[in-house]
Amino acid sequence: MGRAPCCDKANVKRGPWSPEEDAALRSYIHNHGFGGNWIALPQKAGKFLPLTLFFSSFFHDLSMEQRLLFFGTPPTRVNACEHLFDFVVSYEGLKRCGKSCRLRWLNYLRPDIKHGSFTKEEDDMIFTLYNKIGSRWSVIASKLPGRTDNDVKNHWNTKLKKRVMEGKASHSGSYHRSSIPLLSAQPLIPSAQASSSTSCVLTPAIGNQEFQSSDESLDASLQQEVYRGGSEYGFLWELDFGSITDLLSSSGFDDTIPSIWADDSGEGKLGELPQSVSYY
DNA sequence: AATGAACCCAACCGCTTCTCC
DNA sequence: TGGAGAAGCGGTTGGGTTCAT
Repeated sequence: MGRAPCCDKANVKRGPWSPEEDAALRSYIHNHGFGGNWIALPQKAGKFLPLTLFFSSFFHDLSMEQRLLFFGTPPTRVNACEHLFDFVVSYEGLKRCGKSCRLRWLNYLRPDIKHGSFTKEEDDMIFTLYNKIGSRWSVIASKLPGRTDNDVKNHWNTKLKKRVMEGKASHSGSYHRSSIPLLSAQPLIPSAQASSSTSCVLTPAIGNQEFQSSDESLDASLQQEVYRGGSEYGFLWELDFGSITDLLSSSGFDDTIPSIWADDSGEGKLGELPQSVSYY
């Protein structure tokens, strides 16, 4: 009997990662770390889709049929702000295998990754280490700050191996350094996001959606998402897990947050909420 | 400009190693 | 101590891009 697969292959997306998936993974790890368990991460690193804030009376007046039509899926409703407004959220996990998330983070999204051409010094180091220990890419990569084993392996297979074959590789300087300047390692996460919490105040207005942030740390991309959305009835936008967690925190929902993301049912449902919060 | 070949690299696969109970 | 599950690792592949004709 073979070993059990690490994930349900029929229900995970494969192939290149989209910017949205990258953002979801990056944001989750930035806010929570990977939690020591990559397998469980995709479910937690999803996003609330959509998040709508509108006047409670509007939702109240809709039939269930109209609600389904409006929201697409049976909505989870969280009443907030003295019953004046409602959040309607549905949670969707990241549809990726945990292993794939790990690889994407380690090989591409990690803020300390160095993107760009290899320097002559790095090439020399690879040659030297390869001669000593062979294709132990993770060991070689550990000696090259910002480089991953995959990077080193690809670089060897596509460039350096060829030089060896052609007899051009040496430590004597016969190799001409690329004219392309080495890109410096820039953090992928804006420094403004580095603050541990983000709070915001939402100011709804009929027919003229306004957004007001009480905290400058709300990053530009999030604000862009807010403005990109919008609906005739209120607000409609997408937030990643970290943002919605912060948003709910700022609205006095601290107690609800652990119940939201600690739900291990694997179905992306919200967990039990305290009695002070009404929901459907 | 079109097309096929070569190149590059992100992502996957599956085996090995590690960790925890 | 052994088994199960998760992480680590290296080999391989597939598809997009660049180059040569």
